Amino acid sequence: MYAEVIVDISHGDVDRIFEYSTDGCGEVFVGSRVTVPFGRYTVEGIVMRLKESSEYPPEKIKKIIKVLEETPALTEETLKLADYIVKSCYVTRAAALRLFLPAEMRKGKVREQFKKYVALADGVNADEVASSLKKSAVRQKDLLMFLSENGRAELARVNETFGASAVKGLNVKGYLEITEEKVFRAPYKTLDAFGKKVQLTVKQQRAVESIENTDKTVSLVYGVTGSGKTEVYLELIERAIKRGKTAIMLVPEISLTPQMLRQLRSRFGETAAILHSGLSMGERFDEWWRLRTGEAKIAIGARSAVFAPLENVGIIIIDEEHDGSYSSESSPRYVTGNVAEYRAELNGAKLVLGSATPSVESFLKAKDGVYNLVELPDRINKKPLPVVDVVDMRKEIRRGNNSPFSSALKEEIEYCLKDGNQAIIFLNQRGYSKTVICTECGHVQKCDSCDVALTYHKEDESLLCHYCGAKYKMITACTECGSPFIRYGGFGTERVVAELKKLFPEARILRMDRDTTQTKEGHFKILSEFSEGKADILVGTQMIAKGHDFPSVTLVGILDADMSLHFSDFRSGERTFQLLTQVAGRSGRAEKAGTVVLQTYSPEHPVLLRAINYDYNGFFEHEISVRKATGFPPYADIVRILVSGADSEAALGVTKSVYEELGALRAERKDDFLFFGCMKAPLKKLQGKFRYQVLMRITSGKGELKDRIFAVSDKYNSRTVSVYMEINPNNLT
DNA sequence: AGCACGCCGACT
DNA sequence: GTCGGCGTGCTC
Repeated sequence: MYAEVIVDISHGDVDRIFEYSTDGCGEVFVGSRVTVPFGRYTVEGIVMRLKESSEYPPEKIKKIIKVLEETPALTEETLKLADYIVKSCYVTRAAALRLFLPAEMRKGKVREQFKKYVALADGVNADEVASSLKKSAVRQKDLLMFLSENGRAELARVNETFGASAVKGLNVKGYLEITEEKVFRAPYKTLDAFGKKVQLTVKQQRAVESIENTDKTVSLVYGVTGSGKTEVYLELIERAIKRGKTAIMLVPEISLTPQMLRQLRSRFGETAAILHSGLSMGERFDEWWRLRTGEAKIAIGARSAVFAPLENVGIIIIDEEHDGSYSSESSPRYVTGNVAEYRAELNGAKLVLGSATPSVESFLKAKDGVYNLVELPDRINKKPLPVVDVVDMRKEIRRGNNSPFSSALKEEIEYCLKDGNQAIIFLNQRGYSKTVICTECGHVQKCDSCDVALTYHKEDESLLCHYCGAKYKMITACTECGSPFIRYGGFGTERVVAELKKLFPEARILRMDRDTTQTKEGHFKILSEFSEGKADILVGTQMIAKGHDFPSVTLVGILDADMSLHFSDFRSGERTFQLLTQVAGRSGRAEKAGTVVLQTYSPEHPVLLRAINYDYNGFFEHEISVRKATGFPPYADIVRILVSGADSEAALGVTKSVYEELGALRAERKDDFLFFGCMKAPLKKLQGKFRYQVLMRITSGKGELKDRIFAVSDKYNSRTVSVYMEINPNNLT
């Protein structure tokens, strides 16, 4: 037999089938991972097809070296999904296939783990053997007695208590039997499973029925924060499992929502497997196999869990569907919702999108009847949403207040602490100060390889580039003029904590941002500490906004509400609205009423005004009319071709060629091009590469036009100058 | 992706 | 004269 193999090399030149003979490699299936000889070395690959004959010259065909796993890692369905990724994301087949495998599985980094057990060998009588041993062999005798009383025991433990030599002594004489068993490294062992199944409200019940009975594949659950969407999800999953199906539950960042884990664990126990980046390699590998073998039937995780190795999927849920983390920032730039919809269709399953602030794309589809719209307008606890107090920071500055806290917020923090409640302070900027500026010459410290200002991190006295990750030592004098007078520009979470400590020396403060959550289960640790009441104030970036439930939090302070509002990005209004609504929702979740203090430099901004009144519909109507009038998604697709290279001139030359060739296409299809331009990328230099772009907006849904644009960009892509196409990128940097 | 092959600048 | 730069081509 012959196997058509895609080798695990993501490069256009080898993005095609290579044929190998299956002679002598044992059992091999479609979807099996194999190693094959390739050129002068060995690579891993995936079997795409098996066939009886080959057109390729027989003397040139090589043999598969090894089949890596007995069970093929990929199924027929995941191969179809991979094909969909190839077509929709314009990536190599190798890159698409990688999405379906845990990273640590490749090049054999992690294998299955086995645990060894000892027991007495068959027919061994402990007393007889013991009496036959020398008097001095006390430990061997003890071990025999122990095993005869307790039966099988873990080898490592036995070695510990009786000594390895005793075990060895008995084993060489054939009195013992040592067996191996596969172990699954289970994450979150410490997680106490509490929370029980609650009776659904009438509205939740109706939501479940509506989702199950609609003839539409996709349902959008639009429910305010605290309306009990999670219970609806859990019920839907339970019903799917009862029907013998499997389920996928996606959350923006699993490591940020331990309570979601708790609920899933308590409801479904070991049936649920968790896939996310916070796990160790071994844990993730084992969880993946539990799903693949059918031992686990529910996959929970961040966006990549949409590729979970499940068969017979009955339901896919995307919680907080508006969240930016659902579109991949790096290649393959898949859109999780689209993949999920396709997967649901392949399986005849339902897809549920849930949010308190749906993306305008989804809400439009729901209004147009493409999606089934399910509304949950009431909070379960019947409490009104917290009142938002808007503070005009321009006035504060005029009054001479240069601290990050307005006097109103300071007061509220004081009350909050006095009452023994907890506060959350939100600022979407990590580090101490956003920039460092020389007071003499005004020079701003920049990254050597990027066109970006460096952020000061006081903790380790460093200057960090938040784009490429480069780390420099903090300066003591300006690198341009040598002046020792340096000013900090802007506030980051580190500095906010420092200021809070000055104002409230007795308060216990926790900080949660990317810098404090680097350790394993770091998010989890900080969040548990805070929810156990071991701190009074939690300062953090947007990772504290996501779906946490802290009953004692009565105050939320939003330090810079318009930080994200003034990006020149068509989605900035939408993102700001979603973020503000979400952060505000952290306040007053239980019996105690909550307050939100929102600080801004543009208190009259329509997005802010609608956010503080929780007016999603007003926001949506406004936003969608703007998108329609100006020709932005969902009414158009933004296509960007990013050209980058170490040689600025060469990159510019390529950009011009691409622009020219696409210009011809544009002349031919004038009606479909709403915008067409060529310019430096907003981030002119990144990781030592100079960046240019050709930017287009085209009528939405023109797949074949995108294919033609891709063909042009791909033609100019080379080793020295990279050219790649992005569709509706999340940020234009 | 790697790695070999092949054609032009500064060195023992 | 060659050593070696990295542009180009190949892998079943």
